Amino acid sequence: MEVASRLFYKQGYNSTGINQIIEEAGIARGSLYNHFPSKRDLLTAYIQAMEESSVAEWDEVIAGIKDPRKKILAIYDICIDRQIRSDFGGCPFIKVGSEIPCEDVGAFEMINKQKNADKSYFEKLIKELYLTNAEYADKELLAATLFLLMEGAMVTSTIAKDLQPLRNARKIAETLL
Amino acid sequence: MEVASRLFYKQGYNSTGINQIIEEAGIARGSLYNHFPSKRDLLTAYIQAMEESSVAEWDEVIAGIKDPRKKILAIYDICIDRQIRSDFGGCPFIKVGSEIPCEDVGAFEMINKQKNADKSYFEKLIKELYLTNAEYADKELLAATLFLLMEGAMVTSTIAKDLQPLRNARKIAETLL
DNA sequence: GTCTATAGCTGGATAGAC
DNA sequence: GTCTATCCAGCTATAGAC
Repeated sequence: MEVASRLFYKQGYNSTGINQIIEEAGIARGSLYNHFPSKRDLLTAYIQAMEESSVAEWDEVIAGIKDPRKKILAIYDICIDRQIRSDFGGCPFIKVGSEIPCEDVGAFEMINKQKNADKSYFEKLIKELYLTNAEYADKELLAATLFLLMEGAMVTSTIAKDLQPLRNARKIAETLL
Repeated sequence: MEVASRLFYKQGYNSTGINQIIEEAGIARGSLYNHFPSKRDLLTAYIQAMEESSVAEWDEVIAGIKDPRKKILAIYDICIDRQIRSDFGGCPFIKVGSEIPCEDVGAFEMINKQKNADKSYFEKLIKELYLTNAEYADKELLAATLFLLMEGAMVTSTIAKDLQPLRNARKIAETLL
């Protein structure tokens, strides 16, 4: 049941109880524990589902754009749109990473994997952009910049409940590209 | 008692119980509730204490440096040092912001105030740097860039348990200045 | 496989002795 | 003001009927 996802994202993992999940999902306690042996397994499923839907959304939007430069800026637009849709809920992975105990190595690895994938996504688009322009040496640093700006803008936007940080990041990206 | 601060930072606010706090602090339940009527009040005190110690550390380090450019880079060095000291604990304000319910407007305002102060700190240093150079128009956007890079690098470093994102951010800042 | 009932514990908070 | 004892609600998880 992925009503859990909604609650984990909105309220946080620790603040969401099994009771609430089964109640809102309209199922029984035992049924849930049959599919997910523990709450922790629900978290794993949640993170994986978010990973897949996130990259799927990026791919989908990118597919309709030809100019690599516009592709990169479209990523920023997606994030702006997500913040609006989620009422400034922020990045689900950063949220989870902030509340799980650091002993939970497995969860951190999943999150880290996802963030590395995002960064690689930027690298891929940067390479596409500078395919013909070999003189631009430090493509990786540029991708890292775009990624860090994005992450910083997301957390800042979430705390301030304001889109301006993301718009700023987009503007900066525009001048960098 | 600010043994609570240590636990809030290390384990998270939600994951830290009153029981553990009084136990590790070696005091009784009632004593704590005399000074702090609720756990929430402990959180307020925690955030304020972190705010003060953070800005104090910045001021202290900055005071020993003359070149404005080096001052800004020193801020990045402080953050690198903090990540080492805290074993990649990350920014306490972002952590708290990720786990408290969004209804807690008071907490969000405190955190937001602190983040705005950080951003203003960058703006102040930028103005100092470009005092004689009036032609550099968009000082605020540059400060915003430095701030967003810092925030992004902090969260990324925390998730990856790696200093490289912060070192990258510092390198980027060097080229921007 | 899905249900109810309940175990076993820990959370935050209060009452009242001293 | 500091202590101990205790309340009650909530948590995760299990047992066992159907």
